[in-house]
Amino acid sequence: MEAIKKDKNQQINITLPDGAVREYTAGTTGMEIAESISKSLAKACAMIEVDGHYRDLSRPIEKDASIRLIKRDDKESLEFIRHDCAHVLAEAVQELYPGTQVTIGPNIEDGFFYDFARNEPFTPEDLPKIEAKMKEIIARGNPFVREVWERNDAIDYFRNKGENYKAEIIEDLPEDQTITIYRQGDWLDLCRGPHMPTTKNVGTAFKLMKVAGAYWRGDSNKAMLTRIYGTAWHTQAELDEYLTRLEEAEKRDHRKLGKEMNLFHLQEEAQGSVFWHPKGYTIYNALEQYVRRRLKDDGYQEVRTPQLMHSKFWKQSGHWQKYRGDMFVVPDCLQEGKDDEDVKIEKGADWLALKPMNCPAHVQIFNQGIKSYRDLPIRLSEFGCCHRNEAHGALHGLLRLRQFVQDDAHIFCREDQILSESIKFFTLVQAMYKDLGFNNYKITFETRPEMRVGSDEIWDKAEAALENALKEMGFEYEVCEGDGAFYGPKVGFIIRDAIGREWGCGTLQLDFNLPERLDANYIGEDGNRHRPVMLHRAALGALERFIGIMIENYAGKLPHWLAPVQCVVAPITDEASDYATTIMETLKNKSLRVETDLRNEKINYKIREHSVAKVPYIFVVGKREMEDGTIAIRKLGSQDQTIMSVEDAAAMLSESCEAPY
RNA sequence: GCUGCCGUAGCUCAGUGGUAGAGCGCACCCUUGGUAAGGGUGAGGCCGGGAGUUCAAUUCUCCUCGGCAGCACCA
Repeated sequence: MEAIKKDKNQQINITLPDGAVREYTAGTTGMEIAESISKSLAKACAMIEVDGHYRDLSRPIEKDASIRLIKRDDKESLEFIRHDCAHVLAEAVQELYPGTQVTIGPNIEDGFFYDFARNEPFTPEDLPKIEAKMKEIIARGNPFVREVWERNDAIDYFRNKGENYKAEIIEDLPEDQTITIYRQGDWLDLCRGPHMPTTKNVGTAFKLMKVAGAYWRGDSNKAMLTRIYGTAWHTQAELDEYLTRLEEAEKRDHRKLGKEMNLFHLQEEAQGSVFWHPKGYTIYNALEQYVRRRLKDDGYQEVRTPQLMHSKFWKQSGHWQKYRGDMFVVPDCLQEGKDDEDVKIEKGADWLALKPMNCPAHVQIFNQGIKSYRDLPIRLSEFGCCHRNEAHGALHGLLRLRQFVQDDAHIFCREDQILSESIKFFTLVQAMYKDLGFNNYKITFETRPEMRVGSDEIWDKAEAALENALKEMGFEYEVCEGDGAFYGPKVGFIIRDAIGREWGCGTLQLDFNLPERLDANYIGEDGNRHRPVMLHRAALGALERFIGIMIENYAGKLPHWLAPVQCVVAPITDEASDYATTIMETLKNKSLRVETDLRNEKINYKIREHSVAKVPYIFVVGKREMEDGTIAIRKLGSQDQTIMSVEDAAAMLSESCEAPY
């Protein structure tokens, strides 16, 4: 136990945020300071910041310090509310389910979780019971009491209690680490703290969200624990807002919208591969053609390389050794037999693999003929279909597939061109994201990992060139030390969508490894052979994935140039059907995607249906329009109607549906 | 791949130890209606697959496949 002694003779100076300095006896607690200022402040206080560090209000302050009192209502106390809530959750679980071991319970975005070890996992039905118990514990309002324990005492205590995970955590803590325990009533937990004064401060604006499995220490070879996710907020209003946000996100789910809008489907016979329906494939094509225009104008040459290649090729590239298990491999022989069991594969048959990526094939194209330094940079792009045998549990709609197409390209250049090529690519990505409506993205710079190829000298140069390019662009970026690929440093573009979720999309990766392995070279100015540097790059990543993100970002209301149907011409009575058809033909001749709706339905019905289908424009025509040669235009999301001549309407629609590039 | 939950009509979902229901959609008929659902009639299901318990299984049990959530993975 930490001795708390107040030395009556020693005074300390406490500086408040406004600069005022007050004198207190050494050993005065944060709470006592708050009380000395005002009773109501003390009541509202949740935490104290002492010289820039959060501390429990109950801890004595021994020397001069600058402090700041933090109220429960302050924004920054949310993290304490959540963490305290996790402790309450753990206590509730152990009260209700004796024998359950506690492990860890950190905060995460929008909430917290706690991992438990229990023979029988929790089910969603357990959550209301646990919540009720939590409310009880919060109502008890037991103070959080901090205690400092001897390391071995702590290990013994938890071991004896059967809390083997906690004991293991303490054993793994550095020798000089102070072991602190937080007690709330009869229950206690190992915790670094700090905590708010009592469990009552957690409040009631919390909710347990879901249960799930999670590996101990995030290691799939270790035991699977059961994790309970929860969320907690300052007020019920904030909690409600959060829950509404989740509902909104659910409505935007691209799998749901994809079905509703008849864009694509997935089925079990082709797990992880998309069946694009006509409407969905219209989006896909429009996007691909946009990228194609962009790349062509940026000096890329499009190529197409084989789908199936021999294993020796993948062995040479190094993929076989590293990714054999994740590749789709087929024997290169005629297979005897009709049923699965009968199929005989010729012994010693060669193996072919479906390509998991395009890069080694691009090196083959580069390697044809002799390249001069004057030929560089060479930029080869390919909308190549790649297959990766992703784990079943990883598959997720369009966002994680086994078969996908990236807007992939590889740039072969000299070392002295890395900077300019990087800048060129960054400029392109920036322009493309702007075109596609993503103005909110973050950039990561990932540096050399421990396991890597290439000399430190090359890494120094490569990292410097990439980072310089980022700086020249004026980008703000987050440095992720050691996260780079084994073959070179990486830059990642992570898009933030309309509801704040993040998706890794674009990437630029320097590669010193593959040109070496596949013996790519060019003749330099000096007449000698040199290794080109290879830049792997994608702006959107997998097109399928990007479309999924766009659907969610736009909640299905895609930019007009991508909308599968840009306009529906809907007659009010069948008297106007011919007129509607004529208009459709006129618009189709302008390469617009237009349909008519000649069904025997009321105009209300048609409006509703096409609005729900998120068609950007409905051109309504009745007797009046037919006589005047006009159209009544209704734009998606608006109740108004605008009357225009057919000519003006066609011009308006053309302009509105024009691609950004 | 791991843990948990789920699998009933084209879609969304209800339901029962005695072989099944709703709404939407679809087909046909009536209706020709001016900006977010007009009315009627009808068709449509091996209750994911296999095995077991039972006189009887869509319902209970086990296995398997698939979906979902999370974890792990993501060249």
